[in-house]
Amino acid sequence: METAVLRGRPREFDVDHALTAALRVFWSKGYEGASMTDLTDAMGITRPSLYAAFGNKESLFRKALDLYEREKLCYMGQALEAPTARGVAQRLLQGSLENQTSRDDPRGCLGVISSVACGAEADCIRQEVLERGRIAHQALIERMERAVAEGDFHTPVDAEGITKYLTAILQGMAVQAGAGASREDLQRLVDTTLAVWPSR
Amino acid sequence: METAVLRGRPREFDVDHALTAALRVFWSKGYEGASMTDLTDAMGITRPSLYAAFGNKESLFRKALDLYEREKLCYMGQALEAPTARGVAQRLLQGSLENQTSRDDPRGCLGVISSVACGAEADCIRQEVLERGRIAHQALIERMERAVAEGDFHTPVDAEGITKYLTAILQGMAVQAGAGASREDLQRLVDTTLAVWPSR
DNA sequence: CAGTTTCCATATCGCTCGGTAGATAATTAC
DNA sequence: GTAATTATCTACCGAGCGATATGGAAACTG
Repeated sequence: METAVLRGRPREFDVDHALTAALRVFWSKGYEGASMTDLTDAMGITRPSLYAAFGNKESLFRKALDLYEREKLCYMGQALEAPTARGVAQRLLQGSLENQTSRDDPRGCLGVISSVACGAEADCIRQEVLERGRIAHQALIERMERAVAEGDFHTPVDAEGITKYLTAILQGMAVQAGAGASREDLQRLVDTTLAVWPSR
Repeated sequence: METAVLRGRPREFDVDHALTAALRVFWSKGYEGASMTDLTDAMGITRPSLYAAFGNKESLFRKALDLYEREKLCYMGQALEAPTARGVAQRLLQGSLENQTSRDDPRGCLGVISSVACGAEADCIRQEVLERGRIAHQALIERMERAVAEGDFHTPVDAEGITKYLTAILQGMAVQAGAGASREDLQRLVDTTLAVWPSR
């Protein structure tokens, strides 16, 4: 659906590069905490350029969220392909740890930040983030149902319970990362979780 | 340090009642999400009355935080007195669940909301909340050290690791409660955590 | 009573917010 | 060449933010 030939004055900045910069701002400060001035400064463009290219703040955030899922959360899909429930948990925990302690990225999880730190004004943003979380949650439930059926667990657990449990640990890890926990701290959390994990 | 004799016109509203109302606003919307208009509306007082009685927004928040710890987090101290590590975890999880699903209170944990949802402008608020969290965390570590020494754990874990682990689950529970999880959902999370808990 | 102190209400301050108007610059279409 | 189209710039809008100045009313002391 792209126009075959571009007319008019060409854009002077790279849209993908600018969106990456915007994602970092949202990731650091949350949706409401990120002001348009913060965003334009980081993106290196002026305010009207931003509106022309991305619509408005909400639309920009959604595009940044897409980028975040595409670039930063791809490990989740791979994690579900692990052969055992323990493997799934291990990949999710380790991937989340890598993601949240990468040297160049902000700490914490954009999804957790955006769902917790959203005022009433931006409730549709919050709902959007929660909905995306529900989709991932559902996929994890289904993977755990398979693990239960395959007899992975040596402790009696139900798929929904173990999914909420693992999700809670991942969310708690994001909270601790955002609070400034070191990589060693989070690695200890991962190790402990795997030490008590009730399946092969 | 109270003035022995009150002179001048007495205050027409109840400070504790107003502070309780303010706490509910901060609990629902976070520090920055709560506007002075939100606060004065909920407290039933005018803006100058608020400033005269509580100083400024930051000071009001600290007083609300004190009230929150005193009224809502007292179960934590009691939890540490349980005879076994499992008892500590059980009381913390169940107390947190009750706290976050009470019919009349907002969902989620004020501490988590305030530490995650704080922009750069209110960083001293964030630091204050994190510091209070560190104090509680340290107390839990010491309790777990005792449990390790007393041989509570049948899986090899270290006190700091199991503390970060349990804290993460409590934080994750707060995130899920804030996201709208039902009491039954959270109860399942608690039950699963206790089902895999590695100690007596 | 007078005098003092404090509270409350209105109206406003300076500032930042998200978003935009209008003029100018750079490119393509003809 | 000229017209059309699009991006960019400066400057600005109305609204909401936290916080306050001011003035009058109310309740205390002596």
